[in-house]
Amino acid sequence: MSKEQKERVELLQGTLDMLVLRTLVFGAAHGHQIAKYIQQTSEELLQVEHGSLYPALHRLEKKGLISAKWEKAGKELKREYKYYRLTAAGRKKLASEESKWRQMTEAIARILWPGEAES
Amino acid sequence: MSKEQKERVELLQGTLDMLVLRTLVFGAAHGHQIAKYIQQTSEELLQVEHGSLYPALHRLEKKGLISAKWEKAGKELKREYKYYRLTAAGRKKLASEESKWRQMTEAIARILWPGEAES
DNA sequence: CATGTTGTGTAGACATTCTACCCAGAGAAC
DNA sequence: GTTCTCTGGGTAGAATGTCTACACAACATG
Repeated sequence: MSKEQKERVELLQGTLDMLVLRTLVFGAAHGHQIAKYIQQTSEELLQVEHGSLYPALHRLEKKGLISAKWEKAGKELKREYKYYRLTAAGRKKLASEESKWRQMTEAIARILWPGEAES
Repeated sequence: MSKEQKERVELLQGTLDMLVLRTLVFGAAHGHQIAKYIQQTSEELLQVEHGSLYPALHRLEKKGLISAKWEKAGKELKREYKYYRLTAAGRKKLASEESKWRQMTEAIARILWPGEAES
């Protein structure tokens, strides 16, 4: 009982952009790589659907937070992938999103678990 | 620099129901009391708008997670307020939401701050 | 009795995620 | 050299839940 089962969980609205930006801190990546990274790093808890990912990437690009470029890659440069990179604005945005996230989750934690001391 | 300003923040979608349920653990309350409690406990970071709160309460009631009853209260029982209470199902739901929230935020934390050890 | 405050409510805009499709390129199978 | 599968990128439309902006009734105060 009380299995604490690790099922997939729907993404909280607004978190995807932040996760994408964070993933790109390590360098350029294309869509599939970003999705895979998020899934693996979250230990398969967070699933990033195509239907959420690509609109998010286009959103972020339009806002100037990331830049996109088709580039050949793979062995012998056989195929083109759309690589995304953080812009300076994206880096700034990420920092503020992270800070907001921290505040937000701490505020919610105060409500959920009023007794617990902050670490 | 890096002001860490405490501005109001929009609620993350899906969190309001959980916060309402948690508030009712202390006993019955009406809408305004719930909103006030959340705002105060979050140190004014989380604002609960009427337009979000009442639909949320109706949602929760329809799902059988809370029950509603108009009751007279105040000095000399002058006025009726709509008091909400947790149901057994609501308590169960709250527990599972809390556990899901913990998993979720830990998963996101792993992505945002990969280096940090879990406390 | 006019006005302000409190408490409850709805309507419609908006943002973001989801499911469910579609398509193109590359490699393997046949 | 077609066909099949896998990978990578994409869109359309539904669902969800928040927001802003109204509306209104009960009560208190002047």
